[in-house]
Amino acid sequence: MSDTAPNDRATRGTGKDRAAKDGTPNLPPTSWAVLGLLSFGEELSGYDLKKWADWSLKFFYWSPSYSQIYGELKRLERLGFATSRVELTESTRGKRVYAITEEGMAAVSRWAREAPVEPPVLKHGVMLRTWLGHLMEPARLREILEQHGDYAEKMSRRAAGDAGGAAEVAEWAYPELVLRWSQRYYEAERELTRQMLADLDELAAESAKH
Amino acid sequence: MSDTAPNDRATRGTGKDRAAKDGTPNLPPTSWAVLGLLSFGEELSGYDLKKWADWSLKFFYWSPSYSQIYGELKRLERLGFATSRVELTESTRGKRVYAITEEGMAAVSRWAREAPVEPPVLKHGVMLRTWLGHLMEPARLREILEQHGDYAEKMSRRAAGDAGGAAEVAEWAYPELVLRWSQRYYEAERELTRQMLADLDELAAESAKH
DNA sequence: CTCCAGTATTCCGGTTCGAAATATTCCTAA
DNA sequence: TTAGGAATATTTCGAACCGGAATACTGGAG
Repeated sequence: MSDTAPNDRATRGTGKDRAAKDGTPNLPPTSWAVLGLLSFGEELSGYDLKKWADWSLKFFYWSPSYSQIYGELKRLERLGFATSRVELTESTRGKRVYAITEEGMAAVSRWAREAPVEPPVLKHGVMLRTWLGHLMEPARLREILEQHGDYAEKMSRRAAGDAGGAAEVAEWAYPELVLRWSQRYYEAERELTRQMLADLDELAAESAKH
Repeated sequence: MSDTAPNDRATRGTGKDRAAKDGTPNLPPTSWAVLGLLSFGEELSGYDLKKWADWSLKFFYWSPSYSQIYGELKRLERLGFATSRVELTESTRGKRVYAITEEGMAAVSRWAREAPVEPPVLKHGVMLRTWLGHLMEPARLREILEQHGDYAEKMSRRAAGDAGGAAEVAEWAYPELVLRWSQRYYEAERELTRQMLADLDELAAESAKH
């Protein structure tokens, strides 16, 4: 334990994206996500990437800000994982489009295969507020949970819709799978919320009984 | 739309934790979480708070870093939402313990009741890698998912255990409810993972059929 | 008596986020 | 027909977030 921890610093890029022994630098997951987006082979601008992410990654990963995307693209290019050129279609102002390189492809692949399996990050504001239930009237808490349930239902339906869209393209078999997973995930979230409301009823009945 | 957005800046503390009309400043959720921890009435040090959070908030919200906790405590004190004193138990070096004030209590309560209901944040690295399934061998993806399933199972069991602990204290009725929710959440996560493995099988069968 | 684990807090640098600022083109409805 | 809004495209900024190292003291085990 104490022989692996101390020099951990050396593998995490304190300075400039240090590469590990196998040549894959230790980038934050966000970088891999952007590179992953590019790994489907199309040339995309930062703007495109953002929409693309909002369309599919949003359900289970994140909805990146432009600042992040553009920043990552610059880093990926610096590392040789992507190349860019300015595209000047007739009349429209130029935009910079990025494409993944072979090294980039090798690096994401290695990351996908070899990165340690990490627990998902969940920040559930609604549950935090439920946890603080003693600070509000039960009726208000109920409202909040109902609103959350509606949200979950909406997301489930959207994921289902987007999964349908992905089904049309053979290359999107895995994205489709994950969108179906997302659909079920939000369905489960809804069910969990219902269950919480039921538990709340029970708690109220309990304390009414004195 | 254009009459509410522009001065949005004024309500988000660009500078120094500006208070809204009702006197509740617009703090990041992290602050409310720390104040929420204190709202159960005990005097706690930053160190205590960290352990407390790791014990219960971890499952559905977050596991804060010390730097965050200590920083938030200072801010809360500055805002008058908490007070602190140095406790000098015999022989042991002093530690600073914090207690919530009445204004603090009023502020968290208002936040819990009135803050807009926001969607949970999920960053699911395993699903991101599944989404990139075309970059690795199906067998490897399967391994990753199985490992994740084990993690979900472990978390479910832990949440169940902690919920049992919370059941012994009457004041922890809501935390207990949320821990039960967590238990089911991780159970669902496990089931979702199983389902994903099944879908993967199907996909393999499909493409084998050519 | 030394070393290790636990308590307690601070410091640092990189990551992440959200929204504003900027600028250009395209569409559309008064 | 022209003002204006929507979409495209990118940059900038400040704050929030995160993890780990650094520091320092104390108590117990061998």
